[in-house]
Amino acid sequence: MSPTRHDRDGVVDTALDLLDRVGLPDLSMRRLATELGVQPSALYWHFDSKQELLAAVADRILARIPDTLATVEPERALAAAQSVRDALLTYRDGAEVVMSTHALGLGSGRARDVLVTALGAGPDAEEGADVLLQFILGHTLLVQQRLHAQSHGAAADQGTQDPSGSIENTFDAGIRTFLAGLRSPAGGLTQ
Amino acid sequence: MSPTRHDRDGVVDTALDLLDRVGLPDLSMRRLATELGVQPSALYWHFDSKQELLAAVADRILARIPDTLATVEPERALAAAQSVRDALLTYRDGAEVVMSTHALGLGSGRARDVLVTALGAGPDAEEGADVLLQFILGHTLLVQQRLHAQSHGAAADQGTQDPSGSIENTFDAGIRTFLAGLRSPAGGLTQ
DNA sequence: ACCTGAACACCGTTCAAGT
DNA sequence: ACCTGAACACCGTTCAAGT
Repeated sequence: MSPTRHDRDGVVDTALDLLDRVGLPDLSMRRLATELGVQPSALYWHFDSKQELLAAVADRILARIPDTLATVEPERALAAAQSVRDALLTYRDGAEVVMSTHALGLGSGRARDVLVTALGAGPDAEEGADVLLQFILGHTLLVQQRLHAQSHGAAADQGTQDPSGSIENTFDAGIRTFLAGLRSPAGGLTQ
Repeated sequence: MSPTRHDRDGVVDTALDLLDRVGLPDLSMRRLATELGVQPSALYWHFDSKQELLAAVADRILARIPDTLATVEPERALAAAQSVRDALLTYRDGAEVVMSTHALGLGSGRARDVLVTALGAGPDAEEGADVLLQFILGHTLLVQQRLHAQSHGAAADQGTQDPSGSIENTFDAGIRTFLAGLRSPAGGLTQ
């Protein structure tokens, strides 16, 4: 009757669950180890570093993006952007985990791939996907950090311009405006 | 002959300098204290928390944005976006410091103010500034974390799609495309 | 007004050794 | 194949006390 033993996937399962319950700042290797009933050093048999663990977590978050979008243009690009954002919003601090993983060139790159596909085969697709992803990550990061601030007793709440979570409403408008610019005569990325 | 004594501004001076030399992950209260020739606890006479210190650092970074832009539309909005990005790029990890400060509703909000002004007095100005700021922060965060990865011996460099720093090139194109969408018949934020 | 000294409750990571 | 035990070099923050 050996005590708790785990594989990579099992560790990531628990990491995702812990992330959602306590947030990224409290997702430490030591706390994760405690959650698994194991010594902290045991985690380094499964992963070379915390960063590598977080990359695996990021991939799981992005795995929630559906890979086929039934919609046709021009709504397909918006639907793709929304599906990426929705995946990030599914777990607490999901945007931050995915952003740092993406920046380091780790992880699957699934978010970008879905956006490239949704934008079609045009020459602007790659660059357009990069721009969209930068906006999606920036937007969602702000939304999720705002959530984190509200729960920890928001100090100076006057800086937050308008009532209710109206930042969320800027998402569709932002994506739509960018897409309109892509198609406008004065617009396009490679002019 | 009393040993080193400081005021708030002097501490922020050193914090900015240290940030630029070692990056945000290594900007600890303890290291900053050592740099100042002082005990860590001394910093808590000047600031209630590390977060408050970082808010003061963020304000100094944003103070580099010129408050009057001589340019007229339609180039004024682009110039404003560039001036915000340039301020963030002036210090290592500037985008991350400003993003977390902005998300918590701390700091001056100067970046957003400049963008609102540059977009004119229209009803879309506030919402447009929010969208622009989300893109600018997302873009610059990615650029700066990429820089940080390169210096620390980039592990999996295949994930980084194209050679040279071509992400930087997406900035102007992204801003221009969004602005074109704002003015296009199919575009505008409040449709 | 500004700082020290000591403590509390934490971090990520390494490495020999165990089963 | 997977984990323990112990150590190393760190964190942010508090609080009584000093000058």
